[in-house]
Amino acid sequence: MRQLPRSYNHSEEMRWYEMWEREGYFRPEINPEGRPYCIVIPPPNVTGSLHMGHALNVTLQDILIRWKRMQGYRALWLPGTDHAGIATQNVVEREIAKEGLDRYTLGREEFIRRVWQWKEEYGNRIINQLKRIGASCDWQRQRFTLDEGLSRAVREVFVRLFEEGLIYRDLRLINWCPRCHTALSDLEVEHEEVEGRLTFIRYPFKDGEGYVVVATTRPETMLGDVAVAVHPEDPRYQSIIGRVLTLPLTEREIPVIGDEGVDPEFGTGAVKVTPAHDFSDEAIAKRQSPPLPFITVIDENGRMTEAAGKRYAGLDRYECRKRVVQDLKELGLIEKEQRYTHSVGHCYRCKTVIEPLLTIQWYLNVKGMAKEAIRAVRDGRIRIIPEGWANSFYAWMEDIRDWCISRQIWWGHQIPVWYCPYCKTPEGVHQGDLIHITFYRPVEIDGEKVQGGSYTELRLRGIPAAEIMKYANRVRVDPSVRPLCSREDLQRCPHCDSPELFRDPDVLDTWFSSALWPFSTLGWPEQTEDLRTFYPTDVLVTGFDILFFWVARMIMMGLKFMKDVPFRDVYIHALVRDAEGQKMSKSRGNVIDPLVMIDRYGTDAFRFTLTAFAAQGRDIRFSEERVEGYKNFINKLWNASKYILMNIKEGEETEVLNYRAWKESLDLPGRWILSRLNRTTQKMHTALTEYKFNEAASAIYQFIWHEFCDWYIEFSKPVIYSSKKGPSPNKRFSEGLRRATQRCLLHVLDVSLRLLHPFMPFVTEELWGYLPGRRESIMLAEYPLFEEVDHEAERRMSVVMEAVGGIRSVRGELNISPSAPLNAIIKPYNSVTEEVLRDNIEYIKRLAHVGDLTIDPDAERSRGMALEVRESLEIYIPLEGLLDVDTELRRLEKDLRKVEDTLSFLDRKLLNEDFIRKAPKEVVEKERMRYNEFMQKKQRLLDSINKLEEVRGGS
RNA sequence: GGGCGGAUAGCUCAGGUGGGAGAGCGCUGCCCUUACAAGGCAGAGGUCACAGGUUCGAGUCCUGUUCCGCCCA
Repeated sequence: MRQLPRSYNHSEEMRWYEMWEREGYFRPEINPEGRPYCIVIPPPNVTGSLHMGHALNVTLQDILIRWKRMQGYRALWLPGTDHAGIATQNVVEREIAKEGLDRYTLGREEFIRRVWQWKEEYGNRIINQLKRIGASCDWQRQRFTLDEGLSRAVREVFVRLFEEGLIYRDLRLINWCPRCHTALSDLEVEHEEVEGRLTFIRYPFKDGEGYVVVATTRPETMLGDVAVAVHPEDPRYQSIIGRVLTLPLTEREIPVIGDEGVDPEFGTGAVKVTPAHDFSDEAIAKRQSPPLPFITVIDENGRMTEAAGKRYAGLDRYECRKRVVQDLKELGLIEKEQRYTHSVGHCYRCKTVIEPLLTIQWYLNVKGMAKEAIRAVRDGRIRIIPEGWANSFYAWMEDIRDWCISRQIWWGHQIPVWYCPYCKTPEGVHQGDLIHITFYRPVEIDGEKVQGGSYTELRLRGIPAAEIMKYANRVRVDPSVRPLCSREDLQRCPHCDSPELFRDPDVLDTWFSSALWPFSTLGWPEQTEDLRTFYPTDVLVTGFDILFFWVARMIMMGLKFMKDVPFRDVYIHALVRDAEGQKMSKSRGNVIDPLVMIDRYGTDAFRFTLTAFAAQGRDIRFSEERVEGYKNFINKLWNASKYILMNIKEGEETEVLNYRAWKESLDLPGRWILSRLNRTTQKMHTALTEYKFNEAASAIYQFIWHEFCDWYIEFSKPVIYSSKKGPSPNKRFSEGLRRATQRCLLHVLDVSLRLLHPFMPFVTEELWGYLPGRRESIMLAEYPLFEEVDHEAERRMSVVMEAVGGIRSVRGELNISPSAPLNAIIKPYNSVTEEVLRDNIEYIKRLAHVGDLTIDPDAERSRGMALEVRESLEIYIPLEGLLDVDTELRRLEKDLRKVEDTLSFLDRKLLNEDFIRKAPKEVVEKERMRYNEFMQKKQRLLDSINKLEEVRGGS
């Protein structure tokens, strides 16, 4: 028979992976007749590298897909990456900065070429890392959010939404990242508690004495103040509404206004109003009639504008804050400053504090789609697991705001909208006059430096259209300019036939393309075979952090464009934290690299650890010790396999494994392990169906180690070795039983490996290859099915285990070495127990290391015997001079105390008339029986203790 | 401020629909018994955060409190 190497070598895992991929096992075509089952991967960021979150996410999906594939489904796990607009652009900009370049010097086209180049070179890193985890994705179907097909899908969706009027442009306050130079959606802003300062500033009245004190965390924005607002019912301030203040540091006169939105509790109850730099102030400004003006004092770089006044223009906003406070102090206008903790928005990519800015952006009206999405979840077409998350989903969807989809970067899907500078607006204005461009650096024309200007102006100065595009940094297209949206790139204006069009420079939010992922990756807008077969997909596995970013948007887009949900189930898994429960982050320095874990312990052990930790609704505290523990489990499995394989006799390995035939020849332990195996199969099935990954993992672990290895393999040894030459060959076991047992061992190993394969793909594949018979790959083997539980075998086996356990317990507690010879007498309490004991006497002797074993229902304990009382039997062990009376007494008294505790508990219960009257009959009956059993046990223990005490007293 | 989750053995965590609590690691003792010392056998260890309530009976259901974490504003 083939000999297994001494131990499992996990460094060869990838050999199996390459074989699987080469043979096409990851493709759904491997099961052409099966029902479709499909998962689309949450596309990792191309710039990304594998972290714990990916590792968990991918492991769970791989378990599901391998499980379904083994069940015969036409299983497709569709992989890919997303282009991560801002992140990728940042990476490449840093890259070219090393060459002293920036994107403007390269120009848009060249820059994008460089990003593609970067993507070709490094974009596969994360994909290769996914392979190390064992991810059985169909790599031939791999997609990228910016590939040709997905770009077509994005274009189609944009145009259709535009035509329906759901996509529009608007001038309003948005979240702006002064470092990434782009707008961000509400979701891309992370709010964080920050220790700041609340500054109280005096705003003097224009006429007469006195002032109003306002409190602010951002003193620099006062330069853009247009009013001070108070609550209209605030008795402190009612009388001053309508009066005029002189805004310090500027010459501006601003009114005191009343607004319901002001919180009288905050600060002094009077708040400064800066509509151009604060969202709630914007709301106040818009509520006034006429609306208050917007004065932008901070620009796209976070620097103060001309409107902030000469003294401050050009200063960074934080520099300006210091100077403003200093200046006010000198004027005696600072009342006080106090420490103040408040929530500040940060860019989720670069953590820069965001600046609310007044800009024109593209928005998607999502209200209608959100309603549909809510309905889909409410009526169960989509299940969110664990369901607790459904509430968050509803809450967010119910007051969803329109989605800002434009980004002022270059890497992404450029918005398919053109403007004609030569057409006129309905008011008769040349549109070219309404397109305003700022160059990234001055362009020299006839020795004159031009900073920018209107499109018309720039053209008239002789700058070619292509140059304008090339040097454009900021572009502001007035909302009155008519957008021309098209599926095909426009060459000419459809209205005036001008060949010179100006394309909107913005690109779409990356999540816009991710939202189409479940159908765009399957070929939409073409009606492909894959789309027909695999949409809707079956389950989406993801972390809760992108429930809104991504999941919600996929549901909206799926319902809108496919008229059906994108997936039936959403399984939301935990966040992986460090052992102290802290979120892993580079700045904390507590990041555990999955690849390091894999190198150290192997993929299987690592995957199993993540799975065992993945209880629903709970975060994972990762601990390396657990990985080590599961590595030991692999070793255990390996050695058990080694034992089983090395005992196959010459010629037996090719025999057909006819389950029915040998099953009939098995004795009790064999029937028992088959029953336990079936229970495990059933547990695994239930757990996986309910996405209870940790329960599945623990079921197979428990079975393999503590039932198969600890018990059955030990039971098999006397049988397997019975015909071998050895110290004490045991002739009581027949050759027929030996063969049946050997087959049973192989069968249980085979089934266990298959059950375990989705969790530990590599070691199971390797061991599977050693099993007799021709086998291609465990990946293609059938996932085990539940058959039946043998209750009788389980009942009888528990008697045998009681006998073995009882003897071992005496040995252990009296510290008798396992090698010391021992005899035992077992007294069964009834005839069935007696029969079972007699049938299995050889097993008991062997497993309990007993020489002579007597089964005698009339046995009585005599002097020098240790006693052990169990449920169905009691055990006497003659110890001759070995028995230390005091030790034995202590042992029995300990047991007695436990019995008495239980008895007093049961006694109280049974004396309670309410319990007898009201509790179900079965429960009362059960407790009565337990009471009687424990009373007997107590009596036996007492007898023994008394005898022992006599002995002690007499000696 | 609103919402969600957690508090169970020294540590990390399991515990459908109420009937005296389990695992892994760690700890203690005895063992290299021909698969495995990365192991075997036997043990010790818990007021189930706190206070009320419902119930014959609460880790489990209800109310409140404390502490911790997360999401949203």
